Amino acid sequence: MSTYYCQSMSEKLTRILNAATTCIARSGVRGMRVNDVAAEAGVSPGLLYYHFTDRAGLLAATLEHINKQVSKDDAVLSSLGAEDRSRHVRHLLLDEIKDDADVRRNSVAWNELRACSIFEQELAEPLSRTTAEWNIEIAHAIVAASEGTSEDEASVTAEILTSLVEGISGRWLSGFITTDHARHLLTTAIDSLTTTRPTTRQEPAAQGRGK
Amino acid sequence: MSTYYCQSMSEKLTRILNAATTCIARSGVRGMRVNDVAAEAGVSPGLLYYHFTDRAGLLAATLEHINKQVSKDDAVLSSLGAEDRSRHVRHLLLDEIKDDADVRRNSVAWNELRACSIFEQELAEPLSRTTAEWNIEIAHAIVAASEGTSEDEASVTAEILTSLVEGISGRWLSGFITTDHARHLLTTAIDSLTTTRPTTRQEPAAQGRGK
DNA sequence: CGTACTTGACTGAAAATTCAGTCAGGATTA
DNA sequence: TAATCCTGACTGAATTTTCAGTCAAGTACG
Repeated sequence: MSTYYCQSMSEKLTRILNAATTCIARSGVRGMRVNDVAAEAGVSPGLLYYHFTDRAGLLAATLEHINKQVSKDDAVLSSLGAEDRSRHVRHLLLDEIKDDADVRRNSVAWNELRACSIFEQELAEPLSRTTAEWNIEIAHAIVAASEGTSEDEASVTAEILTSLVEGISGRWLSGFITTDHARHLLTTAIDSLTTTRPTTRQEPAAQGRGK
Repeated sequence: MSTYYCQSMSEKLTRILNAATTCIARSGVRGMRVNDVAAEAGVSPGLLYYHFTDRAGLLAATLEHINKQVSKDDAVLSSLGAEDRSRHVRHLLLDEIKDDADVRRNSVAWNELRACSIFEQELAEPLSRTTAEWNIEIAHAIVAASEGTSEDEASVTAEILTSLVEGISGRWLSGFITTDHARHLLTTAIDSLTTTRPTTRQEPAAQGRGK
């Protein structure tokens, strides 16, 4: 019902994009069947070709849609106390792994897209952009949390942590480890990697990593 | 010539399994075409169905084959000096990411299998077994390298590191980061995670940790 | 009326799977 | 020894299945 075509996005469009995301989460990018998406969205297959010219178009639109979902979680980091800032990094990362249908759905889709991008480089570009943004976000949070950390160091740490989230997510999603265990591993790693980064005492004979 | 069926594995069987691995590395599990595997192996499509009942059977056998390839890299850790032991962990992990056709091929195939196991749980079981073995191997190496580390701690660290390898591999394989950068990230993380963690040993009030 | 939107049966190409048949070489018999 | 039968790995053309993509025919709204 209703027709706001030009305006934002008709309800059916949204339904289709959500259906596609669900299908991708259910059986992967390569397992996504156009007919299944149509059925899931409760529309006819032809409609998908009317709006998105072909399967690739639907996929591209869905990718963008997922990207938007994922990156809209950007949080406001200003107006946080020192204690909170330290916890900010942790929350930002831990939020990617929890027992929440939407989080899991997006995570599966994201995981799939990354796996597919190895074989189809047209997927790689938007993906790498979003990944880079994520890294920057985390790096900022790290700098904000501990003042002794340089931008470069924070950047490397952020890359490590976001990669780790993806690695742990893989095992979590395939049911090899529980949500709690995944979060435990992540927490441990965050603690270890974000404290005493540079030449802070600790081992005396530390190799001079300060760069 | 000759018929050693019972013995080890006929040459054609091996050829088929290797061909399948190559095809998977080239275009993914879902992109693997039975006819392409046959062509790659230089046999007829029918032979694949003669040996493995169907596509799924071929896939399962190939998974096992890849698993074997991957886990046969188990190294001997005895007879290493203290210095070498410390380096052992590093090598064990860094060997997963390097500019070598075979390493990359196996890595791509492994990555694919992990991604697919999210959707097809029959793939998950052998995969999780191999992953567990890998964790144990790394955990042993960690314990051997630093005596103050408990089994439990080493186990957690190993899980973090192997997850990290998988996460970094994903970005490396899709061309988002270079081999050198991937190795740099991994090295940094290993150093940070394997140098005496404060928590257990009662280091004299060394915990300047924010928390 | 016309324009935007929607349908679902249909098409064709690509891929999986089948199957009737070939062939090499090992056993059995005389 | 040789003639015969058997077995089972192997072939590749034929068949079946699966899907992305098309299209003629609506519906609803202005």
